[in-house]
Amino acid sequence: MNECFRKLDSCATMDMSTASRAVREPRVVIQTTSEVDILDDGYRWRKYGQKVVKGNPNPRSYYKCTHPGCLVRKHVERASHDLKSVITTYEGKHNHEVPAARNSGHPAGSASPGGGAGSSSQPHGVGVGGRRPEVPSVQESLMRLGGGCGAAPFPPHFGLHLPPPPPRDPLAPMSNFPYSLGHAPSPALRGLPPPPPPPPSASALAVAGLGGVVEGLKYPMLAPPSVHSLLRHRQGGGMEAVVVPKAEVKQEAMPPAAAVAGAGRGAAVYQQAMSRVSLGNQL
DNA sequence: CGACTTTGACCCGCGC
DNA sequence: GCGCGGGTCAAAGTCG
Repeated sequence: MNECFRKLDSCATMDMSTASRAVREPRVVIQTTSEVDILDDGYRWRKYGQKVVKGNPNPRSYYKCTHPGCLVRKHVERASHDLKSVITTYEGKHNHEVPAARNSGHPAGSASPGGGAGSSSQPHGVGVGGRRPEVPSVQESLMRLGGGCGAAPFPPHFGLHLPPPPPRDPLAPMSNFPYSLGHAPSPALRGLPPPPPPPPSASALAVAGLGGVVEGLKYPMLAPPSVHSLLRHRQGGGMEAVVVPKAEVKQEAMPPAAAVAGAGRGAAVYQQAMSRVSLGNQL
């Protein structure tokens, strides 16, 4: 069932503008084709809610990173028109390393030698800690990313074959998230090593540049109907405005390239998106 | 025993 | 001002 766990697309988005509810962290929407809702992105998540949203008979699940101090959240829902499409929305950035494999079925670090923050060095990152044997291990996908998918367009810091990991800190891989763009980092981040200081006008640049970033990376924006709704309700929040221009929203055809050769899965996708956001931040 | 899922209720923001 | 919908919290239950 996991064999079809191929990434359809992923879009990095950031919502640093004062959206409706509150000033949220950057957002990353990732869509994957999978029979399981949960993407093993290497982190541990705890489900804190589930709700059926309008326009989609499939319930949306809400998860929080269980790491103390980490405020990252993610929403997982299936596309109403395609039960195999799983839309995962990440909010925020992990301020910690990928938790050590809880039941490590693999040598820690094998897949992410230090740089694999999101390289999921953990089998069941999705808060299913072993309760969900059917959950596909992203690690596998990573393996494929590094090996079988040599053409995978993932940045080096995906933990695949990281060249020389930046001499930062264990959080380096994730610190590329524009957390400190418009607002101060979450309290949880305060005790952490300061991430590379963004340019003075990073926030503005990030927003303006994201769209370009995405295009630059040749990653077609995801825009299936389900995502539309997802983005739609965030109008003004920045997501749609930034990532999926209304005019583009109708595009739902996923160019084969979007599948990234089955590369995309949890961590990989997540990291990819993150990296993209990061790039946007730097542009 | 600890960690996590499930479920219902409550709260908040937005649109009409 | 009211209603709708989305998001979050908290308590209870389950599983390893």
